[in-house]
Amino acid sequence: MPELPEVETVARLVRPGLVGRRITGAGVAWERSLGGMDARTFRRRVRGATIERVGRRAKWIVIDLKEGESARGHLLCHLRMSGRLHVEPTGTDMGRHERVRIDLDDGKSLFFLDVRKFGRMVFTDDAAESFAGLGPEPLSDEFSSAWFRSALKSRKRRLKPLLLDQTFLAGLGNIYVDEALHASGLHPLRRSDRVPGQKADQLREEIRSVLEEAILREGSSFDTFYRTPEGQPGSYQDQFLVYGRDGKPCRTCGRTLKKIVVAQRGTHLCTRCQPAPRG
DNA sequence: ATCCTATCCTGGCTGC
DNA sequence: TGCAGCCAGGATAGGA
Repeated sequence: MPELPEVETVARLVRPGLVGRRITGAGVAWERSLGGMDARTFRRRVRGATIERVGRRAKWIVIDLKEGESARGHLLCHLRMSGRLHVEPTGTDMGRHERVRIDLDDGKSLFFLDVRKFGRMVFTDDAAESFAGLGPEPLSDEFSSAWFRSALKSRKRRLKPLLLDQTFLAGLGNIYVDEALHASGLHPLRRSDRVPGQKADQLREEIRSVLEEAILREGSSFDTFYRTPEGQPGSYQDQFLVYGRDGKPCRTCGRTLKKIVVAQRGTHLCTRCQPAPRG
């Protein structure tokens, strides 16, 4: 499912086709994808704007709009589980999962496709307000050793749900949390305040290296959902140590990997490399 | 403060 | 072959 590396990949690949283009119109096939705004208002707000920048914040793709020299709001796109972005010639039949279409002045359109309809393409005037509750970016300087040590200490939550919490740290999802916890030898049920400082440092480093490596490999694809805007699968799934490998041998110690449920999420681990907390 | 459950959705899978 | 039922998954709301 799209997490930080997949979203970063999508942002990078759609960027060249979007930056500098003027929006000539928009089509809305599924209004709830707009996150509460009606289709008429949405079209009015984006039409005529020029795309100034395409970036990412957490799992959001951020498209900054301007008109002349003044800001003209932002398009925020969240792929959730099954969302995709494609830039194709206007008029291309993208099938029945097309939800929102943004028409550009070069004869192409940005298509937002989403099988499960959980994703969003939202217009906002104030991006800062929209992102106010998010935790730090794991690949930024803000995610420092000192910050992470003290942030873990100040909570009494189990590691897995804490790392999935976007208000704590923004961008991780089920896959990369399982991978990072395994790589650092930490059980998903360990309480955050009981993780020693050195172990916290190790977890921080593994979170970063897992994400960086996944970005290099354009994310992970193991079902039909995640594809790059060019229609290609990522390749980080070949590097998985635990995710989706339950029943197979641990690549480190050989023990059969397990799958348990933590915080209503399928959770993959090695019970030898990641010893269970007491109690 | 933290946890748990339901909700949003569809397609793919299982079992009969 | 058809069909019912279940499941995954990110985020959030509301209740315990």
